[in-house]
Amino acid sequence: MGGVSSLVDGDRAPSAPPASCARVGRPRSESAHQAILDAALEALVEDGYAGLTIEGIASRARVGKATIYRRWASMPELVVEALGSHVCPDLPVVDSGDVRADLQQVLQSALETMTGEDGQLMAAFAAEKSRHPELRDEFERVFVAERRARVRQLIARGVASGQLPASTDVELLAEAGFAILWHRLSLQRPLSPDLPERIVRQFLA
Amino acid sequence: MGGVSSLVDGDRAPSAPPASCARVGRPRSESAHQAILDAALEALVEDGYAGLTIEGIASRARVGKATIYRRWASMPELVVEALGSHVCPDLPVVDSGDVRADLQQVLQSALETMTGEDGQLMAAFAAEKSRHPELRDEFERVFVAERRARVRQLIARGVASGQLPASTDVELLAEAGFAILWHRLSLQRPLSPDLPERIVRQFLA
Amino acid sequence: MGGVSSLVDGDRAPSAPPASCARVGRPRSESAHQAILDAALEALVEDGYAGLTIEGIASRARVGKATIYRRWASMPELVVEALGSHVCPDLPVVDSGDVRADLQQVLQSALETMTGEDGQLMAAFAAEKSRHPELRDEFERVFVAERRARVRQLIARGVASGQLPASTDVELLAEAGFAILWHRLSLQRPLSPDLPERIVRQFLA
Amino acid sequence: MGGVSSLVDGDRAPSAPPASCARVGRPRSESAHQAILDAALEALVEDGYAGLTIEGIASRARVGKATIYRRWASMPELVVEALGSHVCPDLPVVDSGDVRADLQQVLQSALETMTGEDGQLMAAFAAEKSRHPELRDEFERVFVAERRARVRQLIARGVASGQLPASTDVELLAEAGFAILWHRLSLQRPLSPDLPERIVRQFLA
DNA sequence: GACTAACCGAGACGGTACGTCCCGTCTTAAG
DNA sequence: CTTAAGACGGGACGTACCGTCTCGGTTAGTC
Repeated sequence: MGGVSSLVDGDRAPSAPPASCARVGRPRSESAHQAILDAALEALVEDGYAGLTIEGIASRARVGKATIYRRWASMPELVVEALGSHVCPDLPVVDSGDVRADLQQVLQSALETMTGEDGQLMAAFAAEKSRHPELRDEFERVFVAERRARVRQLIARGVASGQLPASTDVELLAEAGFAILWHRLSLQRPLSPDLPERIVRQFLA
Repeated sequence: MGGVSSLVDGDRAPSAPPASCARVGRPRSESAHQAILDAALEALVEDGYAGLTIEGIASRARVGKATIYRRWASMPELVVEALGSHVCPDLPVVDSGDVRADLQQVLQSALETMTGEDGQLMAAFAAEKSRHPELRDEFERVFVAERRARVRQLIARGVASGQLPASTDVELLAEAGFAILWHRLSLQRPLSPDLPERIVRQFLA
Repeated sequence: MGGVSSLVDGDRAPSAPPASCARVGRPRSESAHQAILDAALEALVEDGYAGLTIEGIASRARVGKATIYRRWASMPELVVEALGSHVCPDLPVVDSGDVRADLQQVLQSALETMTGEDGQLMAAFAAEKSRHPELRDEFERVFVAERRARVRQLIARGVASGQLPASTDVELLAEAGFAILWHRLSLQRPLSPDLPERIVRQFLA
Repeated sequence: MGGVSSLVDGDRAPSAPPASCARVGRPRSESAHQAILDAALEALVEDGYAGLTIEGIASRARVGKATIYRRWASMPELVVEALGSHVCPDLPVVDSGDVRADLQQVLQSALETMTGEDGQLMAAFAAEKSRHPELRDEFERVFVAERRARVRQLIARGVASGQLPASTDVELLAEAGFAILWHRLSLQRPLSPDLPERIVRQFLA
């Protein structure tokens, strides 16, 4: 869905200057834009979301404060775009036919993301998302949506192929694995590497 | 001066006015203490954690700032105690013998807490806990620990009584229900009232 | 490159569009030039010198900032020209033969200028002149020089004709009247209309 | 005049905190106060009035900006007090009986002030006073009032003693000398040392 | 008629200072 | 010794202008 047509005019991209059509005046610097996003991500990882300051990001990016305020109305909006620009790690396409093995592999990759470099980012970010709906949505988009869609599909296939019972609550099962990992991450309880295996064994027996 | 005796026991023990040795001088005002905690909770619900300021709480509680700093070393510590003082709703003791019914009831009560008045508090609070370990622990204690312990016990009994297979991963299963509810809350996806039922049906089939 | 010829005469000579050598390209807009000067004077009267901003003048004149910076190197230079373009009120040529009557008339006209519309301008301007020598000189030229020269001449004639004693300190006497008016204006003490008469009576008795 | 009664409660002194009676809270630091005034005078002499910045003064005085804003609502008010705290040079009490000699001496001392260290201060200051009535008044008080009062008295005595004609316009004559000096200073024309003598000779012949 | 060079408006650029708010500490008089 | 009040030095906020720098689009004079 989504539809291509909605993308014909990308004028609503967060950082589009005003809204008009004819562009006049000096165009916004693409390099400054990127430098700001980079600086923001850098600072986010280093100091956490609460440690972010506009002045800090500006000086890190060697940019005037106004250049930031011109583009984003608030810190969360900036962080949203910074995260959006962050390359989402390509997920390995897994479809071996074995639902359990595939799911375990997806969970494994998610767990690696969480314990790896992006984990800090997710944690720093997560702290804020309950406060800012747009942050939550972006978080969803960047870190969650893709994976959940795949898992849901995976499980649906498992049901179709008879590997899982027809009575399976697809949505719930697809959610469970991530929910547990997220629960552990956000309570900072141990994210032991055998979790994916245990999850698969327990819930897809 | 100062006196050694006053150092026998760390004088800054959070909010422990009547320390070991005999105190002299004006005793700390109990009413101020409570007013601060109330003001903090009030502000927490109204503005979220990020909107809290010591000055705001002080003026809300009609108290000097020093009166706060004298008792707590930092905002999180204050919030921890404010939350701690928040009456944790008594959980109905459920042990009907039917594991599935009991678990569903516990989840039901948890869901009600989340969608009810405390939900806001949990959300506001959760946003911060990843940043402050002591907050996380307190959150755990106030909102999670008791319930999880009971659920774990419940499930263990179910395994013992043969209602659940011996191969059950007790810890994981006890965690799953809350994890899903929490996942929904923190991503602000719909916390539909049939979730407890669906969870029990799917995972304790 | 650049061309030596273009440097023969300082290209930045204040507001000298048609410099020495043959110019090519679009000529500077005369209407923009005038709009800027008008806007500057307008703003000067409205907000005082300290309230002037290049951006404000530019937008008032519906002109780009660069169009201003292309012509003047600094705010004072712009103001100097704005004032210069300001029509200096024609002085009535007075030479009735009666030194006292003539001087009184000149002072009267000066006083009227000061209390009238130009007074604001003088005051706004005067505030700055001690800081910017070129402003001071322009002020001198526009508001003072002509009148002082005439008065000096008047008094010299008076001495020559015997109406004033031969021992008269012409320079000092010519200065005194204006000095008193200026003193009053700049201390904002009352500029009462009988001052010229009193001055003449006291100092040209 | 003035009256002692009006000084019973000096609460209106420019930097009096709010307006109430009972003083509570930490009192304002006298040393910070003085450091700010000193820094302001220093900066005023060094950079001129236009070069003053609150941040600059604050850092020069090693003081937080708020400590300045708490005391003065605006830069001019601060400068007014800084100048007020500046020791006004003691005027030599002159009353030899010879009006001309006395006046010349007063003018001489004024001229010395203007050409000396305080001259810079006066000039820097004068530039601003036409814009800010309170500055003007303070300027008047610090640099002008005392001297003018004495001169007026001097001349009045001269009239009484018959040294000056009974028809003398005391106010005007008292004003003339200073007006000329000020005129010269503010137009930055030469303040030659023989001016007092010339003035006395011309106007008190 | 095409080219060229300087102009035009608009507005973004890296900066600096503004005046406000809050931090966590301190210093008072009053209890 | 605590209390309410509030000043302290510090630092970030978001805004307004500074003087400079691109943009796309005129507007002459010269080839």
